[in-house]
Amino acid sequence: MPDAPSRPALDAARAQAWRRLMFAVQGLDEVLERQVQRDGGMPHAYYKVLVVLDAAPDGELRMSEVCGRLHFSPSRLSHAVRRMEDDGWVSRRSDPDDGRAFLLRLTDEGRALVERISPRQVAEIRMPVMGALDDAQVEQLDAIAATILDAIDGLAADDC
Amino acid sequence: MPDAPSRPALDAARAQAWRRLMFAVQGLDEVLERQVQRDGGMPHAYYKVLVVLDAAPDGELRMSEVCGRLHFSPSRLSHAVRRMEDDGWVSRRSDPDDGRAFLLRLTDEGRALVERISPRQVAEIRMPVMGALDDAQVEQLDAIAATILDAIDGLAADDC
DNA sequence: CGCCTATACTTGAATGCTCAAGCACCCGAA
DNA sequence: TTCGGGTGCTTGAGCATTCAAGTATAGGCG
Repeated sequence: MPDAPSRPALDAARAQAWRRLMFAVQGLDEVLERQVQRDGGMPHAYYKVLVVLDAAPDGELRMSEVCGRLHFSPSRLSHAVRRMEDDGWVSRRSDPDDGRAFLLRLTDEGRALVERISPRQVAEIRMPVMGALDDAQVEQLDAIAATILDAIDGLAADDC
Repeated sequence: MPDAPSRPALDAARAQAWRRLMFAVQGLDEVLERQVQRDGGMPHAYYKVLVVLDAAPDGELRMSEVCGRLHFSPSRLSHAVRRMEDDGWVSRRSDPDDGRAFLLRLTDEGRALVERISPRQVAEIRMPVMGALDDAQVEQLDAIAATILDAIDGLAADDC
């Protein structure tokens, strides 16, 4: 090995791309947060819960299942569900097969809310953003994001 | 049936890439948050303030300047600075040229903290992530992120 | 059966962020 | 010069998230 730098460094191209990626990440977060707050009066994180419920085949999911899909802590979801139940977007019943678990389901109002927010999100954010990329870039992005995801959960494994 | 959908939709490739991008974004956030919390005992957002101060040529920046660079609200920064001043990472003096403004500066401890956190972030996150991409992908990512950023602040302009 | 650990979720306190007000200062125009 | 609007920052209240406990059920193993 030629030399072992005491601190590993990124080459210029990678440093540059990382910086831009960070900006893009922050920008996307901001814009999504704002849209959901404006159209739904709730944080983006809450909307994600509604979306996974909407996508569930039986229309019902265990809380722990939702936690897993969204990388939420049980506590976070618990607080969120209390709020969303109060607001009437979600209902909760205890799982007949497991006394510890609860099943979440969208109320009719909840489903209506998703159907109000979702198309706007597509029209105002996803379309403009993804539409700005050409077909080749879309493929590239897909591959890059997949690679990043692999690298990341490699990291998560290292922590333990 | 080839009808004109009343709601604009994304083609499958773009929908797929968007989904993966969202996952990657969330994953990156989580991993950065965890690292800074672990190594610095503070939220990643606070660390960003330290970083921009560290990078400032004179070692000093106006709060409004920091707000601008990080897209922070004045309120958010104000709360953050109070905490970081209490913790001894940052000092604040009023701008001699403008009685309304304050100048922020890293304390020696603050600088030391950045120098403790930063190389770990490179070693544990940026290197593994960016290193997983080949040179072509790095260029592609840079271009894609730039395009996304353009699309996003096109959106911000629309809002007003 | 009776324990023992693991799993599913809840709760309350502490922290960070947002939002709406408010204060202090700058600056241009009358 | 003083008035008025704009800028820079602070404050306090309310919401979201985290963290550390705590409760309750499930499921295995003696």
